[in-house]
Amino acid sequence: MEDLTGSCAKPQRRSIGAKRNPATEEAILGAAQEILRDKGVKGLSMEAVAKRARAGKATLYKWWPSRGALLVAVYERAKGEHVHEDKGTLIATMAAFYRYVFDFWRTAEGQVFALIIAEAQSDADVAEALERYRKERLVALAEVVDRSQARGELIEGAQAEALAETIMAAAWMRLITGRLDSDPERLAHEVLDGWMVGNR
Amino acid sequence: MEDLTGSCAKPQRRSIGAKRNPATEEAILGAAQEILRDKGVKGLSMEAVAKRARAGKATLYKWWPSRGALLVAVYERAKGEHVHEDKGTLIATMAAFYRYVFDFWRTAEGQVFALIIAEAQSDADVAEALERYRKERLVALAEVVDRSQARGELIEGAQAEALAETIMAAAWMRLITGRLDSDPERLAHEVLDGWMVGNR
Amino acid sequence: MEDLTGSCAKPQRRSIGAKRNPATEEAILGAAQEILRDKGVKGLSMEAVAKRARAGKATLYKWWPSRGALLVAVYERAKGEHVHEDKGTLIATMAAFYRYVFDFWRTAEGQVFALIIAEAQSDADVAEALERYRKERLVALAEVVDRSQARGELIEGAQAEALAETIMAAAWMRLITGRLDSDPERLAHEVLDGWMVGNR
Amino acid sequence: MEDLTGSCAKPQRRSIGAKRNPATEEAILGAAQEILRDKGVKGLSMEAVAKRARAGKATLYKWWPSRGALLVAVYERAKGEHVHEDKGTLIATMAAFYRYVFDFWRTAEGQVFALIIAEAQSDADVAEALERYRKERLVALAEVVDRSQARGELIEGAQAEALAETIMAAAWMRLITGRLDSDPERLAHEVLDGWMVGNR
DNA sequence: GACTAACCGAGACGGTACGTCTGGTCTTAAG
DNA sequence: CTTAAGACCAGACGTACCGTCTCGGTTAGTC
Repeated sequence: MEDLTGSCAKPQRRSIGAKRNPATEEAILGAAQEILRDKGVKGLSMEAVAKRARAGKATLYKWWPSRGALLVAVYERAKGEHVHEDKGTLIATMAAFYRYVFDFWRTAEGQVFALIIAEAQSDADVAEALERYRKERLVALAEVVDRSQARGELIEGAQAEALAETIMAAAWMRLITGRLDSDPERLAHEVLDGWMVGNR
Repeated sequence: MEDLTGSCAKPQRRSIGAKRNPATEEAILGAAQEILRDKGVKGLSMEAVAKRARAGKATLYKWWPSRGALLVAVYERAKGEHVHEDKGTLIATMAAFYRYVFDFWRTAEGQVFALIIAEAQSDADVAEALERYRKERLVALAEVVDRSQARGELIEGAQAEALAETIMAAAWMRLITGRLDSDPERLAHEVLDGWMVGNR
Repeated sequence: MEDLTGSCAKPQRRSIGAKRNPATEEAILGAAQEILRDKGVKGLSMEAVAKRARAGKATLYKWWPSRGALLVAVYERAKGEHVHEDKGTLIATMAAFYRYVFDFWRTAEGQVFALIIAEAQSDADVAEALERYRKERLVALAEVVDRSQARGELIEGAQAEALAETIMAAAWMRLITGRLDSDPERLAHEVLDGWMVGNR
Repeated sequence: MEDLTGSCAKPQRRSIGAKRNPATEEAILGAAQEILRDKGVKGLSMEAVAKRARAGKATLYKWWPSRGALLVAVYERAKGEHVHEDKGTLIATMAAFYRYVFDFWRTAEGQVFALIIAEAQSDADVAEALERYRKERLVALAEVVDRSQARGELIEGAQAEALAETIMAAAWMRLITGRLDSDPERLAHEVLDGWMVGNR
């Protein structure tokens, strides 16, 4: 038994005048997500997305001028805004963070992030979007580190932003080398122990 | 008289019997490198390499079954084996390391490494090769950290291999986010200061 | 401030109420003619005409339901009503006729006629319009032949309408095979000599 | 009832080395002919032909660089080489000729010729091919006229080639204006009577 | 010395996806 | 109801690579 048209009935969308139709955007991103789940990231071509969304290819290229741009949009739609829940200590908070992102990156939607990093290496627009995203997340991470520093957990020389980037780099490293099964708790220790007060 | 096909005269190579012709390998990798320099990484297709090397496509696929495999070969050929020169302190040694790799990654050949990381996200063979390479470099880095630890530079809780991976992650992070102009010295401090004895 | 879209300022046209706006028709046909002159017949798409005329595509399709219909309209607007000036003999009159149409068909507007013939091969509406036009011109031509026959120039068996069609066919043949540089005088002789009294 | 794959099983064709595979050419032209019969000339897109022939689009474009080129090939394959059978008089011979071509032009393959004329109006290559074809047929026709002239059927001033072109023009005129139901006999008379000895 | 096996250049082949273009239909907002 | 504007679906266009295949020719080793 086979479903040639996709996962659900696709009512025809029409123009709603000389302005962007949100239903179209929704249908396209939805179709992209479905393809991700069904065929994996290799099947995610502009062609396939257009076909499944019953959208014209020109419409796709109008709003997302490249595969990279579409990837970014799909990722932004899928990722929940992770709020760093304070677990009392920085180590515990970061361990929870690692656990959360590793789990997410393992999902079909999360795998898109690795793709975005890949695409960024040869597509300047994606690189820019990725850099914007990195900075945004860096700020959120640095705040957590800041709070920890205020609590007196960290040694004197620690700089919140630099430390945040080190934390982030460790996670991204695991992602791009396919080691998302690393132990989050242990990783948090390996990255942070040196900076905690009380380790001499 | 002029040579339209490349940078140098390409004498026809023939079979040298029932064994691999080293001249062919040389010609192919050389052609790949030339294309990298001339057209950049986007122009590095199997098709283009075969044409430039005056090699049959089947020959390429015989020895390097995918674009990724070829990329890896090109990278391995181009990279010098970096020996970590001991600068007296770990910080200084690592600063020199960062400076070296950042400089290399900015060259045409070095850019291939970013490509390999990209390719690894969707090509299992490349991922495996990358992982092998990572481990190999990790060992070399860990040795340097070990020596530093033996000298008593590091605090008690430091684990050489874990620290080495953190050091490496920081570098790769700068690569994939296009920030190879970061200051190596400062980066070394940001990554290592917490682990050095004497910072409380 | 400059006008990127065409050769002259295009004041915005608005609806003039519940009736056809002649300014719009004028603007559209004018734009089509401009495109013909600037880009040639290949550039004459509905899209391009709408853009240049600053008209909505819906407006175009409302009044000219297909590319063919627009072509016909453009041609009808451009062609002058050729009046067959009597040169004394049928041969001379027809030579003048050939000269006139060959000259016209060579102009940008005249080239549209070849396009119409082309379009007629696959668009029934255009075919019909072309047939209407052919009959209309045939009548005009037949009249000239009739007058010649009345003067006693033609042999007994000549039928005005049939001869007119032969005359016309010779012209169209030169058009569709791209030989508008044929000598009109000579062509008139080649087509008509057999039918003239005094050639035995 | 519907046939999704075409009219017959299509065995996969492979390369036969670094040279053109005649089976591929055959399959492509055959597919084109099938489409003509099934969908008519409007359905004859490069895309459709490639799909039906199970051929890559690149293969099509390699050997027939444009739709026009393919049309010409299909026509040349379909048309039998018409031999002008001598019916005793030129009128009768030409009447038979008209009957033959009108009948052929009405078939699915014959309709291609009208398409070629259409395409020639905007594709220089097709125009050239068409002109070549016209000249070739003109020679054949002129020979018939020549023989008639040798028999003394024609008046003194008749030029074989010019008359042949008039004969041809009359036929093409009926084709492009969609009047292939014209009476061949009558047409032959209308075109030729003036040139026959004995009509004064 | 003939034979075989693998190598090599060449390039045709079936495919997939690309990014662009045009054709026609539709809706909106303004008049 | 008309108009300008332009979003939208649809699908053909011609191009670029992919990875597979066959060919014809070469060379080195085996019988």
